[in-house]
Amino acid sequence: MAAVKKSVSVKDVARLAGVSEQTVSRTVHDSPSVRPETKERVRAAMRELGYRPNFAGRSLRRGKFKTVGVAMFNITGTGNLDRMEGFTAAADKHGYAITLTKVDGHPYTLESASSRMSALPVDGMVVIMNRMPADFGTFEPLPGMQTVLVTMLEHPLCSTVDNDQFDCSRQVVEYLLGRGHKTVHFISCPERSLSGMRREEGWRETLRAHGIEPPRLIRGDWTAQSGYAAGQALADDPTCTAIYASNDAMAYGCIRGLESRGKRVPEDVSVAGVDDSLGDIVPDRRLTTVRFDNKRVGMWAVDKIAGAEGVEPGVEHMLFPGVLVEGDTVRDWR
Amino acid sequence: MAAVKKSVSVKDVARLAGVSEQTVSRTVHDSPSVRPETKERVRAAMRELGYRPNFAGRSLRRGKFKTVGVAMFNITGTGNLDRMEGFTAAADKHGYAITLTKVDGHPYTLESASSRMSALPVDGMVVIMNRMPADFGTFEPLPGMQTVLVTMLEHPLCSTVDNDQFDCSRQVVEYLLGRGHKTVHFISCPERSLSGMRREEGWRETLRAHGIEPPRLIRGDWTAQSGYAAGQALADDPTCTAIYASNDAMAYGCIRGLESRGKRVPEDVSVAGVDDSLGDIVPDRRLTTVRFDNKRVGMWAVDKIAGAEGVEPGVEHMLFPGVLVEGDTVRDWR
DNA sequence: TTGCGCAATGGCAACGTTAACATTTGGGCG
DNA sequence: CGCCCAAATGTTAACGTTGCCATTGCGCAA
Repeated sequence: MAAVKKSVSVKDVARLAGVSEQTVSRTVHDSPSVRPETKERVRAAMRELGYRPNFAGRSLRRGKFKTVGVAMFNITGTGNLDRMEGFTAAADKHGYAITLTKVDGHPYTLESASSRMSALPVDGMVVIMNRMPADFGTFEPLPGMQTVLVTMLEHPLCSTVDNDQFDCSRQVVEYLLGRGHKTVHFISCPERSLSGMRREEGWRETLRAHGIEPPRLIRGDWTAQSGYAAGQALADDPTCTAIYASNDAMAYGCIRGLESRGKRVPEDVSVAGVDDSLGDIVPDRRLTTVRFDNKRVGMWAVDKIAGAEGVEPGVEHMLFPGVLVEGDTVRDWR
Repeated sequence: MAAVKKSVSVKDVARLAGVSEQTVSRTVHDSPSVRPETKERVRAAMRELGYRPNFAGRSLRRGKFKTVGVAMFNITGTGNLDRMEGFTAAADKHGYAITLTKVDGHPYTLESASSRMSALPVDGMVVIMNRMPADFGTFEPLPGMQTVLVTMLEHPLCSTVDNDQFDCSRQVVEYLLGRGHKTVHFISCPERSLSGMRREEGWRETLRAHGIEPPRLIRGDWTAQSGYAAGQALADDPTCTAIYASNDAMAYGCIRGLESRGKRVPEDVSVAGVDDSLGDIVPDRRLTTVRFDNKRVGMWAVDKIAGAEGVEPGVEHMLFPGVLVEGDTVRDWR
């Protein structure tokens, strides 16, 4: 084993190649004003010494990091993997890297995410919001640090992007009404979930828009067990022919709950969920659900930052609609 | 809007506070050799100017980034969220950040992950391996860049860490044999999956260790549908009283497949899976499965790098055993 | 022959931070 | 009253890179 070498700098390469540091730098950036043979000599020296450009020196000089920070309050949230896929895809496209940080949610504020990021080598940041931060109204992004929030709430100073949960409910409810149902029952979620609450609004308002007074909802907790209980409860309600659950796990649980009480799906009751999360996990016939493109959401967020390269940013709000996936759990009642 | 300010440096703070740059630096690091009242004055200046220490300058000076890079060939893989939770948790503990990169899997080599990372501001790197890289045997980590592989294969030059998939199978098979079964059938997975193949070995060798010749396995593809088909096929085999599937989705599908052929679980056949991934998704009685602590795996990997702080690293290999979770899908046959 | 222009390369400075060393100040003690 | 020591603060230089400008060498036109 050789002793641990100090890191190799342009200076070392320059010395070995017998050129100036500047020529090494130009070679690294493949400048046309270096003679091909000189370039080759420099490259040989780089190979021999194992030269790797130093990120810190470069960033210091350039004043840019080519990196986007991602702050999450909760790493293991639904859709985070797909969003992450989107973050990295967009970052790659622009030659950026992604720096990931978990933010302690006590208190649950944008300020804590922001100050966490401020010490890191990032040019901009993305915050994934699941709940309502205490300082949402008053938060100001750090000067010079473009900030994108992944949320449906519009912020006056930060761009935002998310799936359109309101429209998701509209699609599902109108689809079910279109199939001949007189009303749609709803299995909700814990009240602190922003997206869940927005789905709830969408369900309620779409029904009203069709002149239907929304029936009493059943509050679930995202788990199949709570869906199962809801299904059992709704099985005894003769007015209930269509059920919309705020996620697929509850929808699936609901189906099994209905079946446990002798109801058949979709013959007696139609059931729809949201997320398209059960794809390969459940062997049953395909659930009617809404598919979101979280990867696209992630890409949009990072594009907004990495694609701006010095352009005056400008606040923008983007909602991507989901796609309704017809499954075998809804039949035609007309 | 004010014009975009140039970033604020220690120099600006020093001028405003009427002290030297060094005193500002010392204040930032809360050195005891600065008078409290001076500190307060400096801090006031920092607040007024909105000073944030510059990461590049700091790293350049220190020669360290306090950052660990994570390279993934496939972001949306099972367990990645939990691993990521572990990465960030360990990084936090040491005051490190995580930089995430997707590596193109063509070709699928450690070299491509390594060279991707070499240009980023990281002190060490973690590679998540799902398949066998073409250059596994010949790969050498970059000098000065400690590299940890998340895999069960031991590497001569890199530390490795993963769940113990062999032991996982041992636990399941011995549990089932202990419940009185004469043999255990196995639903496998695609052959390129390293962890899946190791589970297969574990199943086979554990049976042999008990003097049992392993029955013919059924190759699945991770999906519940393939498990369903396997269940149907095995339903007609009278010797089959215990089935071990290489993941929970296939196990669940298998149960439904058996049921579709009139077999009852666990009365007629016992079924076990791996992953503990169906927790809240399926309302049925609890599947017998093995739970892995991917967060711990992630923490170990980052600890190995961030916890070493200049210590001569040393190659180490770590396997964490899973925990068998008894469910209602196995009955006692004794 | 001289001068001009272009291609190729070199020298210098600065980005922001902090380790190492230097200096000043004030207090205690002989 | 002078000396010494410790606490508090200041000065300098260097980390690696690259933009800007200067310099060199060469071919070609006047």
